[in-house]
Amino acid sequence: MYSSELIKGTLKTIVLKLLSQTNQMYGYEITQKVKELTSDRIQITEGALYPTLHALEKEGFVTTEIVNIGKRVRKYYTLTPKGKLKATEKVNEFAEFIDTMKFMLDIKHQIS
Amino acid sequence: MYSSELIKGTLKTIVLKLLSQTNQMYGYEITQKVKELTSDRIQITEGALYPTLHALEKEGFVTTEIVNIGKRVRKYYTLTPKGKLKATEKVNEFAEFIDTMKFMLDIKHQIS
DNA sequence: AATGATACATAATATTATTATGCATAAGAA
DNA sequence: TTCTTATGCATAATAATATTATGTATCATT
Repeated sequence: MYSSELIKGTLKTIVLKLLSQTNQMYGYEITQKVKELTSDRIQITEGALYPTLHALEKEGFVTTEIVNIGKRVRKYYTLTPKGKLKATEKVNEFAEFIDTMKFMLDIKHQIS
Repeated sequence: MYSSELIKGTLKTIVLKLLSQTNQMYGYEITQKVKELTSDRIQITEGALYPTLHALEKEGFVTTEIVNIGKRVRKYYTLTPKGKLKATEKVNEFAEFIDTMKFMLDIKHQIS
């Protein structure tokens, strides 16, 4: 697990990117996907995720659809066209940020 | 300029790394060095920097020395041995975090 | 004389996360 | 069958960390 402050500010980027890859996801699914993709190194807490999803909806980056699974409820999130643009934007910005930080922190290149 | 939320959580790492490279720096010098190293892409605000420096001192990662330059005052910060370890730790952690994020966000390798 | 740069610092506010709590269904273990 | 864990949503209290604004003061340049 990374010290929590590193993850700060990247949550929106992560969520937007995942949605852009999978078309449609629900909150809990996002937390599990991030756990899986990062081998448990990044854990998204619900208290951070749900407010973020609500904010993305309010900003018009996602639309929601509520689906009943048996007696349980899932809220699916789908990117809007505006949200797709935003996803690309945020990922590109983060990629540049990484390069800047690697330079400043003198982090050497690794094959990846 | 990067959207501010990206920088969040990296300030301590940046400061510790710069101090580990330069032995001794004062606050204003740090802001200028970061501006210079990042070609103005990262701007450290004083309201963020000074509390961080004070925190580092409180935690025993830096010691301070006040130097008079004419009638003006500079407060120089120097890493303690504990601070040097911490600097390495933080940079390594950030490097790993970058790799994890690159994988998750599907950011392709660039020569750097 | 005024402006911008240098140099420190803190207070008010905003943002974003953690932690705790709450509700409810479903599945599996004891 | 009862208890625990997992699934699934959500919000409130709190904490951490940053922005923005303000304050003080010196020094150099226009």
